[in-house]
Amino acid sequence: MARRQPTLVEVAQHARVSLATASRVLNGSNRRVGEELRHRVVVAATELGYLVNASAQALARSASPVVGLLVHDIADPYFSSIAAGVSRVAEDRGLVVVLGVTGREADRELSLLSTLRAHRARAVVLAGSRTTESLHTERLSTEMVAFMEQGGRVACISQDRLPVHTVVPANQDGARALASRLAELGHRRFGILAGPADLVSAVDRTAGFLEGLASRDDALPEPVLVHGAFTRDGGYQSTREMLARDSDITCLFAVNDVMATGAMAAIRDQGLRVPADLSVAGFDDIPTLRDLVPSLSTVRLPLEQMGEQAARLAFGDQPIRGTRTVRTRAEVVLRQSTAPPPR
Amino acid sequence: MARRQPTLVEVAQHARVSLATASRVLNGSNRRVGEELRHRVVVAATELGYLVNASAQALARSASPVVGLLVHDIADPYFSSIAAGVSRVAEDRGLVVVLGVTGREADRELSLLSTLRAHRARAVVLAGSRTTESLHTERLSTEMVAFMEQGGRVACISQDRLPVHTVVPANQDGARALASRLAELGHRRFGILAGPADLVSAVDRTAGFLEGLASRDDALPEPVLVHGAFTRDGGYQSTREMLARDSDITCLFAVNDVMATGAMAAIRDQGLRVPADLSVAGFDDIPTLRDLVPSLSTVRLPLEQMGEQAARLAFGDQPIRGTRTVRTRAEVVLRQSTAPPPR
DNA sequence: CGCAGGGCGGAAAGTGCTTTCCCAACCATT
DNA sequence: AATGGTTGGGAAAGCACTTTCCGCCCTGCG
Repeated sequence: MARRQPTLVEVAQHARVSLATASRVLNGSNRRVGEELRHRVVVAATELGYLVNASAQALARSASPVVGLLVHDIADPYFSSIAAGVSRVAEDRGLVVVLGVTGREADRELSLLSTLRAHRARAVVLAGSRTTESLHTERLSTEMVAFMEQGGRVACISQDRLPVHTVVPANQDGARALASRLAELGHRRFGILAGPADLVSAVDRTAGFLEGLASRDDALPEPVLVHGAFTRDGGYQSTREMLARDSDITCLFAVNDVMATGAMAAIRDQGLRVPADLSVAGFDDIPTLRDLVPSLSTVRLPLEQMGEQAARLAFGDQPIRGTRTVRTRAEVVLRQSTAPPPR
Repeated sequence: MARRQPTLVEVAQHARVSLATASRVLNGSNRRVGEELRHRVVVAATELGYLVNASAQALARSASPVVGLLVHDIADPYFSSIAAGVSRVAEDRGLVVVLGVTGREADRELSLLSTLRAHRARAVVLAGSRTTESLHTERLSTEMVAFMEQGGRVACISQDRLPVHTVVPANQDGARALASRLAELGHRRFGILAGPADLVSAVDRTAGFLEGLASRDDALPEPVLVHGAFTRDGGYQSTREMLARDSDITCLFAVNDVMATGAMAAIRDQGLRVPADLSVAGFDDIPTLRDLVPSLSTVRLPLEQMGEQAARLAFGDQPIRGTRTVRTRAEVVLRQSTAPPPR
């Protein structure tokens, strides 16, 4: 069953040339090979069905075409959009993408990074912010430094207080702008589905939103914060909790669209209407969620582009000096899920 | 910057043992090593920060931990759900997942497969059905046979008339069951957003739906078919076309949920209501789309599980004799987007 | 006509690991 | 005490490539 693949030696013998010549013809080199021999080699390779052994090549060249992409959850549309961007850039450059799914577990993240390091991966893109938990950040930092010392390049998506190239969405600014726009609509009492208390982007978005409210001339009442999982169900739960706790709220801000989706479901299940009884806004502008009804007001992040940018930072032809931070614009998109408050 | 990684020889020297012993301690072997030496090696490795070179290991063992996952579009929730399943199984087994995005291009698919072959990948999962175009199927078949002859294992998701293990969703049965249920609701004139005319699963679902209608005692009028892209926008376009062409339709079946989403948008944009004026049903039951309003009637496919099953077929510990076909159940889920026809 | 230099082919030395094979040492039998 | 079997360490032969270095031949120039 498992037939041996022909090797380069065999091709060379078949073509009656040296190993060196065969290598130069088939796998590229800056040295030219005469027409006659070149042709013989190509023919021999085709006849034998030769295909280079990538491991051997990587070893001999001491350079591998592998790059890594680490995401928390590939089924989450946020990450899969980013993955699409990263993968496009990688494939354009003939790189091989290794996908790692961390499940938001610090240990898995470290072990995946170490696997990538064992493969002498060229670069790695880490998507999704990590928690503020410092022990982990430190271990991650160590592992990343090791990776970079071995010549690997790293880019992160989402701020991480890590010493690497980063593509940061304007979490804070976006949330601030959103807050202003919602306040302009007339809302005064806000609820915030703040997500996990230790997740950097959730924290930033919450902070930005609070800032946006605080920066107004009129003093608004303190918003109600509920923490919960960064998922659809987390949004659902948090919303139930929020509604049980305080019913004066007229506008709910969920720190991401997926949570906002859960929120809308929870609100409906309570017999309330969006936006008539309660406005809802999210963050991210996930493409798949653009057809919700009522359509979700949110802050648009160019997810695929962010993936591409991170990829270029990490895979770019010439290494970038220092650590670059690319900030992506975040644009408020008000749709049907937000309206002036009732009454 | 790019510091050389310590090699196993260096570790062995540092621990004053032979290369063989170091290898046995650090990278596993069925031979035991005495406590004393074992300890010396471990200490030396930690001190030097040794990390095995995966390429060298793969070369020496002539076995690589790499498996491939080929999808058409990773941003599509259908594929990202499958990817989550595949990736979970792979990581459980310590395999490294290489993600390839084909963009539905035959050539990319072949070249990705060949890259995987060059890496001597253990196995590959091909997700998403290909077109019925025979030339490509043939070339793909050749490449896959080559892959299998070199000891690689293959599993497909979605029927492909290819000689490999396959996880097939009950496209035809599911669509047939859906058709019956919709007809029972009282619908008589159906429109079908049939997707690309040459895409196997689209064709199967359309065929199943037609069968379901034809199998009834009462003779229903011929459904209206519109072909178009397998995407949200494809669904939107096709629906506009359909509505322009025939306005007697009371129920629209889109061959996947993403198209159904576009359909609902198009219907709304025409000033019609779902399901009051027109019922809509999809296929797949994409998790992210479960919160649409009105909630979408569809046929549920256990996507993550399908990914896991395919992965087990492909990565399973003992090779499977013959080619196994696992059929997954497809369950009709009627929600709010379908109702008895108006009048 | 002599010689420098460019072009091109090949021998061979890596690249970092696994694994076979050999051997020494040690234990338990007869 | 001789024998046989087991255990664990090491030397060295792969694994499939790349690339350096050497040398040949041919060309062109003085």
